[in-house]
Amino acid sequence: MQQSVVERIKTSCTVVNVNKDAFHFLTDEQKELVESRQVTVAFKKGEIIAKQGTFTTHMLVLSEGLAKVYYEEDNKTLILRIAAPGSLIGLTSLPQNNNVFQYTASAYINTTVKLIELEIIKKLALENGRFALALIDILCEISIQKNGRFFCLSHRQSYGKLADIILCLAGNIFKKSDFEFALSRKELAELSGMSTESVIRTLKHFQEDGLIKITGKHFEVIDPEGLQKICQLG
Amino acid sequence: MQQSVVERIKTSCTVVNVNKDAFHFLTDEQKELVESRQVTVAFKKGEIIAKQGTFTTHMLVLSEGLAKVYYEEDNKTLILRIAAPGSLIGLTSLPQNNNVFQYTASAYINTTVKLIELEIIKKLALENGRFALALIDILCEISIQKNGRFFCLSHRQSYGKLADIILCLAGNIFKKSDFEFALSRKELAELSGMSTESVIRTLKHFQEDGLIKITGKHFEVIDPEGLQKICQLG
DNA sequence: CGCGAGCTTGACGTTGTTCAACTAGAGTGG
DNA sequence: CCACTCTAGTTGAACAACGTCAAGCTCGCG
Repeated sequence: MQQSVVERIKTSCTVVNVNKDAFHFLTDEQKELVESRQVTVAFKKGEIIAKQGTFTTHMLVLSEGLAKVYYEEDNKTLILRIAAPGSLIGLTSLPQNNNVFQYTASAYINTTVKLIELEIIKKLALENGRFALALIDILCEISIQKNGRFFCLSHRQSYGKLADIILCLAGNIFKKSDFEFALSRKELAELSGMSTESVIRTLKHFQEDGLIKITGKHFEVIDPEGLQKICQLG
Repeated sequence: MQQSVVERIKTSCTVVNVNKDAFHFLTDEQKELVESRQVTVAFKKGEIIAKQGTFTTHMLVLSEGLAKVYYEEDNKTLILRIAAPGSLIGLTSLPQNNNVFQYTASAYINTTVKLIELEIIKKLALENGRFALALIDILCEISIQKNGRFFCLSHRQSYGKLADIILCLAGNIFKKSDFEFALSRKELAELSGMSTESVIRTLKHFQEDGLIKITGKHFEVIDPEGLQKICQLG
């Protein structure tokens, strides 16, 4: 299948992690163990799925929806990534000594997650080397993506940051150059690490330059290459 | 042993990763395999140990010295962490599809590293679940620390960032409140994501407020609690 | 003694945040 | 069906934080 332009453009600031399916490496018996013990929970838009600092015995797999994964400190928040279907949340609570959520996750839209006991994950990783390696792969992937996002937020200025986020949303999350926009300006601001007002001004500027088009809740990327150029410059 | 004040203070921006020793979980036979195949290389101050983007078949274990691990893009750099003895460098190159260094590492001071084939690591992770889990632990640890550093650099302002870095150097790297300072102002600036001039001005300010004392190359943290208060505020 | 790298200082400009006011649209209740 | 309110979005002006630039300084070393 032909990929669209927005899907081919590489954004450094990518915010969603395309997790490979680690469970694929389990034997039928092991899969059954996971399935027999897992619980599915549905969350409404805005609800908190996992709260940083709370004890946990489970890890989450996002099966439907979209969640915001963020770090909190001193009443400020930093969005770490957007979890899309297939994303694991709470893998970092696996080590013995920190069975505490290391970040908060909340639902951007209605989402459902499956809860799997960390002990089971640990047991399976011990038994099944391929599964363990797949988890390692996922962690590496997240780490690499985080470096890119980290770089983007700390070294680019507002135009570049916002352009990058827009490309990422179009390319990695909605996978279309035009889409109904679920996020508020405030959430977009949080995501790109700038103030709401700056986001608005910058979006306006992008529109005047014919890079994007916003009509009500409809969002359209018109010139992805132009946006990418802005990323690299600023 | 009693920990000093600087060692007890928690910095969010911690920049060094205290890796547990994953190799400890190997059987004698497996240890022997690693040791028989590993190569030790010494690097001089300033030399590049691993270059982002180059193909690699090996992972590195830093055995002596101190290295700067950083991400490069568009001629700008972002320091990800400081690797101290015991740190693994290049674990993120383990997944099949990216056998490329994901970041650059260079020696702050003379340092020696051991090279271990990624294939051997992979083989051992497959065979030995405890080893695989230990690698997972390390990756989680790095991830958690990176969140803290990410937050610090993007949400604090200059005083807070620099205060945090100073506490981290004292507490995690030199493990003393006074030490001979190996880094130049420029390197300190890179580390805290600010300009050299701002670092100088801020250091001066800290001195005037009696928080630190700098005499030539000698660096002393006088009021760690004061520095920590600055982190939290700004 | 003189050179150069790293360090320091001051002046200035840019960027982006903050604050305050205003607008538009959606939902609510009389 | 119309005020009424509430939230999200928008705009402008003032301000603060930092980076940049340019110049001068210091110290180690040939």
